[in-house]
Amino acid sequence: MPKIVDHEMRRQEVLAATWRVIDRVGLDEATTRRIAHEAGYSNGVLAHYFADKDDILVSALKLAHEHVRERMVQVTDGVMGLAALRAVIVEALPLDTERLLEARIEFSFLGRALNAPKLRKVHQDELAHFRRRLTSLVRAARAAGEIVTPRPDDDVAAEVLVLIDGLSIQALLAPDRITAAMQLRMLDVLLTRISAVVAEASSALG
Amino acid sequence: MPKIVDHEMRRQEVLAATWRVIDRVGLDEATTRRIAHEAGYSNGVLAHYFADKDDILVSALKLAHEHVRERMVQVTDGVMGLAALRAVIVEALPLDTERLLEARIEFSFLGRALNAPKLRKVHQDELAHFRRRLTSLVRAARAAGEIVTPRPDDDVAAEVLVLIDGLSIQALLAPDRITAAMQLRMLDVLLTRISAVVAEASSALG
Amino acid sequence: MPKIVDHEMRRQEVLAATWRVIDRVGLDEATTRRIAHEAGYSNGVLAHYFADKDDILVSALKLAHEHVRERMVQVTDGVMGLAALRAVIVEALPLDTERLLEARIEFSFLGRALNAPKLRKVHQDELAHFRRRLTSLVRAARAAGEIVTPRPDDDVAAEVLVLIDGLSIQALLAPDRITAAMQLRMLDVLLTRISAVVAEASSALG
Amino acid sequence: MPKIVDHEMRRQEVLAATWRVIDRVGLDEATTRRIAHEAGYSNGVLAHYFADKDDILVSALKLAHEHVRERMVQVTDGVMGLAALRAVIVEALPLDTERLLEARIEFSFLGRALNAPKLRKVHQDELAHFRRRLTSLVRAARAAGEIVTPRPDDDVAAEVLVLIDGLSIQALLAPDRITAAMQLRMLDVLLTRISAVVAEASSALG
DNA sequence: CATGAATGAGTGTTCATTCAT
DNA sequence: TATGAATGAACACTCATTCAT
Repeated sequence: MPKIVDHEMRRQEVLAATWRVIDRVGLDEATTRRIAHEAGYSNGVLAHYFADKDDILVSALKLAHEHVRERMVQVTDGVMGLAALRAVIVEALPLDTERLLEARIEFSFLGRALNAPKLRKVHQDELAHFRRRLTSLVRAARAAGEIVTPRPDDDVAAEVLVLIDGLSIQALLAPDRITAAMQLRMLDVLLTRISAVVAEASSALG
Repeated sequence: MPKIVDHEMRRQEVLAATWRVIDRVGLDEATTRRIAHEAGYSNGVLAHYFADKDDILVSALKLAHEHVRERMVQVTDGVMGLAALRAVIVEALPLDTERLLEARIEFSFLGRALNAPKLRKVHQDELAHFRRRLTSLVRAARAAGEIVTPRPDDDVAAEVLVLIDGLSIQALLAPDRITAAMQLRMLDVLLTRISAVVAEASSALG
Repeated sequence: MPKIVDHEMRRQEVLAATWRVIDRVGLDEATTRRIAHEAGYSNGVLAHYFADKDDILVSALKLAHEHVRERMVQVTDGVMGLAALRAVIVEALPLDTERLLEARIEFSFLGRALNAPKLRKVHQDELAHFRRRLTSLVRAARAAGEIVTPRPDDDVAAEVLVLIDGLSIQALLAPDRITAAMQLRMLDVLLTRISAVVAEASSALG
Repeated sequence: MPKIVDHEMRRQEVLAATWRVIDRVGLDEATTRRIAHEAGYSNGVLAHYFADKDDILVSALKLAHEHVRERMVQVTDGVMGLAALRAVIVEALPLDTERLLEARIEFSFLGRALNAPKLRKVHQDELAHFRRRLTSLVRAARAAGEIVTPRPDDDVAAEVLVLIDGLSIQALLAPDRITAAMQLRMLDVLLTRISAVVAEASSALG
């Protein structure tokens, strides 16, 4: 009997190596050779587990998304309403080194995705999924009476997305200024605003 | 010194071509040959005006920044206080196709900048400069009594930066959702909040 | 020695698979992996039965030759003289799909054989063997009074070889024009010429 | 002013190098690197003159065909009838080292062409062109009363093609046996047969 | 100054081969 | 014996860069 390897496990190994390489040298220098060696294999091994480099990169990006999704599912277990919404957002913010790495990966891919249909679709699909999740959480919180803003749930979700992406970029470029504390402060400004009757009343726009 | 003028003009031509190429095919496919031909020259001409490809890219990015800066100077001519702050922010938002192009360029570079010291420095320098400008505008508006939030001017500037970057990314990925109108709405939510006593009072955080 | 039988049988299986692969995708795309999978085995199995890829190819070519030889032995059983000569030639002509396949295999190898000593030797050995067989058949037909041409038996054999190869190539490139009927017609032109006194007399050359 | 090279000339240089490489090591070992170095250039130079390797190979094959065509035009200048037909055929036979090289090239490509549509088309187009030329020459010779065979001009052309290909292959595999003299002898057997009334009469088939 | 020919390192990918299981 | 994982050299091709003209 030959040595049987768990294909999925090997893929994960390679994708983890891909992350490390992108983190260390950037997406443009992430050659298949480097990825293979980072994973501890020769360059030829990649062909067993991935169709081509594109497959590796797309898979690596999707894996990042899956990690975030899983964490979001975990942190909302048993939590409801505004607290669940907040917990989900917190998981998407670059509050610690692990999540900062995810943000690095994400934004390394973003520039390339702007002109690469496949990658772009991955980004957009994830964005759509995340927006639906947020909208659903907003709706639930509103049903529980914790959100009172007159603005549509959709718009609130959009505001959240803008906050997350904005904070991620700023944290990547100016980590000293955009601390975890400041990120949470801005998040809570947003949450307070949509949940407070008085605040909303005064910020209503024509 | 007519030679110098020509020289600088030629650089501008090449950089404009660089923009068009990046917009059309993306930063990864922006080869020196393509840039040269897009500019209407042979590939060899680049060596006369730029040290190397990196020089071209860095210069192109800086040029984008200069364009934005110039527009900001223009729109604040004769305008003061909160109106000046708003005018500057508006120039940084991807409200029309021209500014969306700038955002495309900017974020095409961002991913690469994460692991390219030179580009990273350009981004950070521009960010620092923009933050100073914003902080200064906030301070002026506060002096004029138009901003009353107790939060530090710095933090307000940070919030603005987060809004701009967040909106830019969302507009690039979901242009149908993040319309110009919605961007302005979110901007005004922010401005109203920092300028309204009542709103601030209720959104104050521990 | 049942093991030996199995061993030989397995080789035959692989070689048959090799034929099918060459027929389907050509010699250049005939990878060891494809051959192994076509044979229903994993790629590693080949090492048990063949020294290397070259061994597989050489063996496949030899097998093709053996097939033809066997058919020639069969069709000449109980046949003599000119009829035997004709029967042998007929077996070498691409008159039906099976023999066309053999011609495909043969000429797929030929181009490579021109610069591959091992393959070249296989081709030349087979050619020499076939020429001896033809010469022998010509001699026998002459002894039986069925061949009267004054030209040496060797030359007649050479003419036959030229006809067979020429027809094979033309049939491969222009199957619509070089039908089985036309091949037989050309064959019989040749046979009539070498067997007819009058024809020879008039075609004698200075 | 830059160094201006004659593109067509450079292409010819590279194609000549391609021939030499194929002649020396065979089509399978004819790598782009080897071809470039044989031509006296670095590997990268090929990109200036050829789209890809396929372009090089197809061009090399076509060049071989052009050479033969040109020679055929030259040798038929001022020659008519059967003599013109014979002269054209002579140019297609591997009578000397130069023409043997052409035959090597031709048959190196043939095996690959069997499963490579592009190359196959080149072969077939050339074959069709050559057949038309031969048919036309046969018709002219017949009009001049030099060909009297009752067989259609088409069939005669086909016979010629079979002879040429058959002789080429045999000359490549057994150069010692298929001498130039023997080739010419076989050619003249064919020509005598189609031009001689008596011979035809006796070789007529049911 | 401008050209474009030429370079050669580097890329993703393929594949015959080896070998532990 | 049979597997298929792993190797690493080789491939065609790309591209920033150099440089003679």
